[in-house]
Amino acid sequence: MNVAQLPDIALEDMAQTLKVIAHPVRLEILLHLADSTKIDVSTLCDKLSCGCEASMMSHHLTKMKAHGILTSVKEGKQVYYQVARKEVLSLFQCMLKSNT
Amino acid sequence: MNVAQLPDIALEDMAQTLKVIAHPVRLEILLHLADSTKIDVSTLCDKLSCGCEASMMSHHLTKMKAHGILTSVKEGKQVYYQVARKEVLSLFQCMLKSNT
DNA sequence: TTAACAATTTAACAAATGTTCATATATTTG
DNA sequence: CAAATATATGAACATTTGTTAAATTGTTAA
Repeated sequence: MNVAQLPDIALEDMAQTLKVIAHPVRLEILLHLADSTKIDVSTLCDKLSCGCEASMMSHHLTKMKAHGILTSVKEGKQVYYQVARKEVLSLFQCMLKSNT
Repeated sequence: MNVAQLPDIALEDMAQTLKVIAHPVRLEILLHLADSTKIDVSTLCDKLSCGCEASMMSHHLTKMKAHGILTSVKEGKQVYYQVARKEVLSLFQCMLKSNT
């Protein structure tokens, strides 16, 4: 790997993105969103093993949306979230390798 | 990409690692360490564009060392740092793709 | 060997950010 | 409209960040 020759990266932006993702609950959210094209807040609460309250789930989702990682669509009572930057999911592959 | 079929990942660990890396100065440190096999604190301060004081640099290096991302060797007056988990460097490739 | 210097680390603190729990604001349905 | 449900917001608490100053460790030379 020759990281030296990578073009200029906006380190600030990269750090910001990583920071937003660097939380166990938010990682789990991303993992679930990787499959289902979209999912609403309550369903996420039920499906995730983190035992997250809806209020906290909303916080996490809002944060990721604010950073352009997720988008949301309102349909009836629910707000459905989905991954906007699919590429960030490749981080799981990366990290998987680096943890073995 | 089928993230769903990834084996169980320790999300806590992954989040922890990402969190430690998710800082512009620490990213720049990793980029520099990617090339040079080892480098000492003062030299890092000189070479990085972040204008970091030695004390702050030491903080960042210590933090990454504490999480096993770096190792250090003392030689005379200087302490040389190098990357212990080379795989984390692949994050740059990942993020590069996701930022274009 | 001790004094003076140089490189790095630690300590102490204020400011900024992040996390979490409790509460409030919609929105839908009867 | 009122009750029930879904989501968002607010505010307390915890963590992180960056600064300055002091302490530690190693080197050199009188």
